[in-house]
Amino acid sequence: MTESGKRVTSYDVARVAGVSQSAVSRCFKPGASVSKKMRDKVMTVARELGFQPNAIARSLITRRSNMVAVIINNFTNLYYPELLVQLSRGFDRRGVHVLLFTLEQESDVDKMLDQVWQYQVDGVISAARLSREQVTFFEERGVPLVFYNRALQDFPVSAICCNQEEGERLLVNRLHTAGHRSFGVIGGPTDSVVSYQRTHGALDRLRELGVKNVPVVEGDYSYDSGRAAFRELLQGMKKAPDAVICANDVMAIGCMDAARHEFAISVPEALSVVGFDGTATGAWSSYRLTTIDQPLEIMAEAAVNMLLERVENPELPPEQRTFSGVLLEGESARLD
Amino acid sequence: MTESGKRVTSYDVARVAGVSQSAVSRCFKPGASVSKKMRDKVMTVARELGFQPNAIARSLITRRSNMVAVIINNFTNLYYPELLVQLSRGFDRRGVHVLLFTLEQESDVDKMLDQVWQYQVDGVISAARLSREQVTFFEERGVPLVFYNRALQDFPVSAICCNQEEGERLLVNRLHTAGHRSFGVIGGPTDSVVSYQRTHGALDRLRELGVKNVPVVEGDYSYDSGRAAFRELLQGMKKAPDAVICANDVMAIGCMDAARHEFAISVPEALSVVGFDGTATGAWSSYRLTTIDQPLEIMAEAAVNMLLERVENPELPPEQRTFSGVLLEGESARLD
DNA sequence: TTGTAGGCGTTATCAA
DNA sequence: TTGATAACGCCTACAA
Repeated sequence: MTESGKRVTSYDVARVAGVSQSAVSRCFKPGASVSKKMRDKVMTVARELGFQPNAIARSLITRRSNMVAVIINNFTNLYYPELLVQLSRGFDRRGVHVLLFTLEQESDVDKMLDQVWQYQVDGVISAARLSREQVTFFEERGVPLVFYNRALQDFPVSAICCNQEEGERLLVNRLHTAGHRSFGVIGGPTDSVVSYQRTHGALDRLRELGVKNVPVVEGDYSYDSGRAAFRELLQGMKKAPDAVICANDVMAIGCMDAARHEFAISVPEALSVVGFDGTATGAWSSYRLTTIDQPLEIMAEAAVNMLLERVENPELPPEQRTFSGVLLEGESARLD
Repeated sequence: MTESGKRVTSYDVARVAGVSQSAVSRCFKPGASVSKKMRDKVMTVARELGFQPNAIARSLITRRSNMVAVIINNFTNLYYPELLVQLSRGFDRRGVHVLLFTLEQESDVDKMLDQVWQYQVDGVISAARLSREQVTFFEERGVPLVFYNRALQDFPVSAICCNQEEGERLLVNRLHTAGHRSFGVIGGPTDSVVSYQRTHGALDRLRELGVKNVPVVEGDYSYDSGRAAFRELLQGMKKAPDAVICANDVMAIGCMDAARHEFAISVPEALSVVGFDGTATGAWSSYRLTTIDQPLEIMAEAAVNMLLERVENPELPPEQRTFSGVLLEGESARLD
């Protein structure tokens, strides 16, 4: 039995099995040239002693940590927990481990990146915004980086994205066809690129359709901000709009709740609300959101693959894969 | 500038700065004895070259990875994303990194634990069930383990728990005082200890109060299972109960939605529903759940501390800290 | 197929 | 305060 506290090394196994340390090492390397006899002997002893190769030591020599960092900053947006699970499982299946970095504030990014470098992760998936300068550090250090639903203007980076503009246009078209003529928009934080794309996707299409004077109110992707934004929206308008377009599902839910319970406006009869993401909560029958469903599993899988490809082959050029969202016709909007 | 691909080591810094490698090492160790002149010289060069100490190499010699594993299996229960964020931030603040392990199936546990050993984490927080045998491995290897809301019967382990029984008794008392007399219970999976404690906490108190024949239906903590369980509950009863007690918030939400939208039963007028957890979604105004609020931040903080204390001092005996939940009187139950 | 020996990038020990 | 030198536990030529 293992003496508690002291860890079993390949030397211990080698000694007990009466072989060399490198023999032990080889037995744990898939596809190494070892005789069956040797393998059996070593594995038996290893099991007895409870030996597990030390991944830290292995990383040091192979220069591969088999760890990737996942950076996420906005957990109040329920889309991100769902994403994290998908990413985590995708990596797990490939024997890669996830170091999680959750940001409290954007300003913490640099400190966090220092940690990322130190831990020698093989790659990074970021669902948080990084500056051009920060991205440059990744290149300098040769650490592959894949953005999730963000990108940098005029700067090539790898990214998995949902086509935000297109999705919003689908929504606007559908609402317009159904006869909605006055609109309000609840966006995310002004520094959010996703919010910019969604908001302007909607506004552009509205303008094309001849809809003018669309008020835009800023939220922060959270439920409470959706509620507050709806209040603000109403204050700024003579009468409630036909439809409110929200930059994500959670704010749409907040908006619906505010309309229904604070202002006794019935949704969808008197007001239509649409979101974006296709989160599980949006499908709950109190909401049944009309929204754009991002193909989460597919996008997460693509992100995992895109990153690991670049870990294998660092020379691969930056690539963007953009997926179309699917219009989910729920019951939060009047559609006929 | 750094040559891309090649990483900068302390030797590189030492060479350029014209000092020994160990001097460089010392400059990065807080509280080491280094002259100001030396430190300035080294740090300047380090910054120029973009040197960051390799945490992997450091871990190898110090036998401290500064990483902890967090194990979570049930992400459809929205309590867990919230917990993960709190844990992650707590560890981050202390300079400890989180390796995330999400389980798809209970059967994956052993494979996952192998990975945990290999990565030499300093400790583990588990919000998933582990067998007695698995827990024993932690002891043998001297890896501190702290359970979150689970424990093992007749086997000492460290754990942070919410007092499930007490919480349920608070709920039952409150409902009974308000005049409810017939009940239904929606539990979690039968192998879930938390579910057992919550369910039996409620049932015990009901029995004490003279309430008999309380039907119990099994769910899996998810929204859909809450809905399905409510259906099943109704089928098995002559008439709807006064109140349904659900083992967590998400199932309570599913139960409410099913009652309201499938059966046109108004909640709370005709039916009371209570949950457990105090998740953010439960507070949404479509639900305003009456529930037990687990003091999440406090419990997460306690878990972080309890684990790191044991990392510092492995001799500390197992300890359980149990926190009382707070009755949140929402509007999903008639309370007068 | 197996063993020997060197090195991965740190920290720790001990002289100087 | 500084600099050699030996670990840490593993992988990998290379030699046997």
